[in-house]
Amino acid sequence: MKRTHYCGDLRREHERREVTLCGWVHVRRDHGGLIFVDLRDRSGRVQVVFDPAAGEEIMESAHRLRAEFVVQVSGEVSLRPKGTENSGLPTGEIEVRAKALLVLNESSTPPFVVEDESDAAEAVRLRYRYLDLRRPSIQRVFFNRHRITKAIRRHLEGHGFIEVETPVLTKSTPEGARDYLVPSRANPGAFYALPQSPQLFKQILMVAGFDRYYQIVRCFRDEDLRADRQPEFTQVDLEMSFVDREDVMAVTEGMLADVFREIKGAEPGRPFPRLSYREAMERFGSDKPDTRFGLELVDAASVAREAEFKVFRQALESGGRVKGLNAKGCGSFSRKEIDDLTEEAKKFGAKGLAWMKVTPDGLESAIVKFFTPGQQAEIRRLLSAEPGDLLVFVADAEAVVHEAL
RNA sequence: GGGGUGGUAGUUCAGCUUGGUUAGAACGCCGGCCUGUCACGCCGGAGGUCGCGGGUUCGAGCCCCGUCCACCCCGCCA
Repeated sequence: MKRTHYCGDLRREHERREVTLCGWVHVRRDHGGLIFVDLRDRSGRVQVVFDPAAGEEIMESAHRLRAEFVVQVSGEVSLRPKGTENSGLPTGEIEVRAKALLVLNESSTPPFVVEDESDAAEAVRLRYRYLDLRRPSIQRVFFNRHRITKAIRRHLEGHGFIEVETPVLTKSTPEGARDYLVPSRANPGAFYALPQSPQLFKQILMVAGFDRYYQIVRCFRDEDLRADRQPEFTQVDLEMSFVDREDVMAVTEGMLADVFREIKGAEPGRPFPRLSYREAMERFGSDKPDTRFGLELVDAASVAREAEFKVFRQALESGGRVKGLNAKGCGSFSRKEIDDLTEEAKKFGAKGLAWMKVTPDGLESAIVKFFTPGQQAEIRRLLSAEPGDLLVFVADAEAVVHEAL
């Protein structure tokens, strides 16, 4: 073996151990006399010290080291001198005193720094993908992904699932998304479709009595991209026979809990909160709500029906809804900021945004005059309004109201 | 398919409002000095087809037209 240890694994218990490391030069700090080199591999990094006492030849080589050179270093692990420990590094208590240095490969100057936070544009990072993939934060993603799929497999294995594979070149199925097509050489003019999702063959397996199976599998959808949407992605597909909804949710909940335990080391609260579609739409206006920060929608129909404000009344009379939400602490928003919010709401089809600032003296807005003192009090009660808050309302068809808010 | 924003040094950006001397900064890079640094420090230096094409002008990084590319959003997508 060309190496005895990984860089990031070294600790004080390795003191006085002779080690050989292989890795990339993360950074060199050349003091003229002493030269420090941080050596990096997939496990992390460790400081290597080149001391003039080690001889002229090795100092000369160390001096020539540059970022991303691939090297093999042998030396002795030693505790750092008092006061020079680096608490920001897992290996910060020790360093490797180099006795031999072999440059395995030199590197031209990289176009961007291989660091956790890269501010290089995505196009540049993709062009030099092999450099981007050296970044510890990126490598962490790959390692985490590995642990996630491992946790999923372990969990499903424990519940009697078997892992299967299904064909990728298949017939097109009439779902919503467009299929990727693959021309067939054997049948000119004919095409295979790639699966939008892997469920095409599940009925066959279920009918055949496999009882429960899963696959971790690629899905392909030929639709336009978004920042968080790729043309191909991976799905966990699982199927169970002779079960009801609760059984399916119990298995997936346990599976997700296992994943969180593996990745975060934390036990999520169980059972997971469950929302019906109706409830999710009513409370959050979305079927995939982010429940972390409140901002729940409040039905203001009871007030809107009585009030003089025509916009609200008409929305209700034509079968629409009037809902609002409380933007806590946003009462200081300027007219411009509120106008921007209105513009945002209009993007989603709303005709406008009704708003009221909550002050110690009551509600403040161009439209408060349409509401009696009693109605104003009711609004504040419904939305749990406190001074400093900003209340916003949308009156429109239900779908528009939910989208906009 | 539609809209928005952007493209200037290796990288990230400023300069464009109001056209005018030699296009700047930071980081990176190169050379020198430096024996406890870890954002090392100090001194010096190199580095530019201002995406591309055309136009306006005495003069264009800056204004106009076209074009290419990238990112974001809408449509679309379970």
